Amino acid sequence: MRALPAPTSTVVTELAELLSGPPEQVAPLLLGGLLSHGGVTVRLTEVEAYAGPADPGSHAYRGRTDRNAVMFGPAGHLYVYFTYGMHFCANVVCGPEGEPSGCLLRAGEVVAGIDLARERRPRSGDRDLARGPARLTRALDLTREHDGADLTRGPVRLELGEPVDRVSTGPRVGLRGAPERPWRFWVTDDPTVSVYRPAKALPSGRRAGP
DNA sequence: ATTGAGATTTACT
DNA sequence: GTAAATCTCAATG
Repeated sequence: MRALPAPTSTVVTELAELLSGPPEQVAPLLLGGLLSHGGVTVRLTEVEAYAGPADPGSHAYRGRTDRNAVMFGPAGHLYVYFTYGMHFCANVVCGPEGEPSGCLLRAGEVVAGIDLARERRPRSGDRDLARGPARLTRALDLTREHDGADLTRGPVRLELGEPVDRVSTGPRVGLRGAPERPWRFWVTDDPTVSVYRPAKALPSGRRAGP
């Protein structure tokens, strides 16, 4: 890959400024945005906000660790973590520096490099190539190597797009302990939005409640 | 369409 | 040890 020309300062300033707001305000701005890496570009269709040290659903809730250190840094960088023993998930760090917030990138539509994305995910139909947080990182070839990447300088690039027409919100996916906040945001009626089941009930014998 | 098991790191009780 | 910001495969309605 060739070196890209330095981004113009207006673009960089604008992006950093937009991302330094609270994550639940940044999240809808990310919808329709373009994320590029490894020859593939994805148009973001679904994100989730995780807010600062006060959010029990956030990886930053219990303080800084080796894994989540990037969330404590400046906005506009990528936080990539490894989970369930096999998957990577990516967040855009947002909020003011020192306040660990981020937006989990849950799904997108591949708009460039679709052949590469198909090679990385041979069993997926095109709609499913980046439909889900771990699928999205696989399609874009993002790993812990890219943890901390500056989104204004590549190799991982983010460009905000036109605001999308309709945005829907709902509870976040996969959390069990956290109070529900309607901090999942997606492009209304977009077919590439993930449709994952909610978090499983407790282990056999017990039930989560009525 | 929906269900359940399995894969196996990181962080915490 | 257990649960987690998950996904794939196989079996089933």
